[in-house]
Amino acid sequence: MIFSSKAEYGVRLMIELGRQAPEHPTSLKAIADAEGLPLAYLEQVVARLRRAGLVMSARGAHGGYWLSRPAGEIAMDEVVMALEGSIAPMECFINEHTERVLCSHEPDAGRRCATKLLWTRVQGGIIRSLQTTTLAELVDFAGDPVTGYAEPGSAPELAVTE
Amino acid sequence: MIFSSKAEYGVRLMIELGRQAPEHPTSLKAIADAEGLPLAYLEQVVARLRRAGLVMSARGAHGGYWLSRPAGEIAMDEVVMALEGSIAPMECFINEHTERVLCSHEPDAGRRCATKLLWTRVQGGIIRSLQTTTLAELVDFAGDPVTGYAEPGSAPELAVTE
DNA sequence: CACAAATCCTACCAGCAGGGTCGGTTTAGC
DNA sequence: GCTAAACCGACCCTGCTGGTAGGATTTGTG
Repeated sequence: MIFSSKAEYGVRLMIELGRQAPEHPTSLKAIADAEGLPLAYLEQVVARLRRAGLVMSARGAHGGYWLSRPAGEIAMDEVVMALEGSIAPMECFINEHTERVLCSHEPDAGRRCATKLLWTRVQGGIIRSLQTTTLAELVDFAGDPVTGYAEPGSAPELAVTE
Repeated sequence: MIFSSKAEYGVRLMIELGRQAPEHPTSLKAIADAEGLPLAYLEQVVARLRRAGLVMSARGAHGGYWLSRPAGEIAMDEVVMALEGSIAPMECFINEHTERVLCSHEPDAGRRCATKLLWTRVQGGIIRSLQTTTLAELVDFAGDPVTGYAEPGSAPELAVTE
């Protein structure tokens, strides 16, 4: 699995916030109920988004969360990065100096690390996909309850089997 | 982390095999020594590659493994797919009917699943990166022990920070 | 034939990250 | 003061990752 449930929950949460008017705080409870997610766990998820500056919050009664920017200005790589911490295809992309044998880059034999080339390309592919998708797109896609047909041009890329 | 160590080890193994003349079997022990990887674990890894038809094997003394096709005809998505089983950004891409709350696609509210759109794009980005890289490229990149400079044009895409 | 080098196969295991839960504290509106 | 919310930190359970162990089988060589 590439992304953990934090990413899934966090993106859903962002979409819910994107559906609301800005500055109108939405409580976590409302989101948890709407999406059927555990409230206590969502707290941890939303904390990451807040620390990353993607959402803002108000405490106390009638408090809640809202997007700190319009959904159209939020690229999904920011969101996923905040939720997952990093987008790393392989361990050595995070811990340069793990004790694991796993990644003996710059090895004694003097050969260049070919797997790093591969994983770097993969990372590029992922980040590009995320960067070119905005939260607003996802909000539009989820859209209003389905009426039977999609708005034209709203789903340019949905070939699952690629 | 996106890929497990099986992918790292398996790709390294394939590169080692790509460096050898075809039909000349290479023993796992030689590869394990060359890469500094545990032999017993490599057995499990290479078994996946064999079952996928990417390598062939000969038992007995002077047995070993070799590529079943020229390295130039092996795209890396095949290799990674064989090693990892699948390339799935999110759990629901594998177990359509897991009991987890995680993925309530086609939900009661009738809204379309926007996260699935996002993960599908990501999956596409990954698979495209892998498909457009052949094993031969990686073998060339690892190349002979570094002499100080790369062959021109051999590393078209190495921007780690992207 | 005996032996050694190799693939092949199955079972087992320890650690740890993922996916939560729980209880409590603080803040703010009514 | 009560209640609804955000906030915080500790804890916990389960399954998967990354191996290890031990053998069985095959095959070239002396």
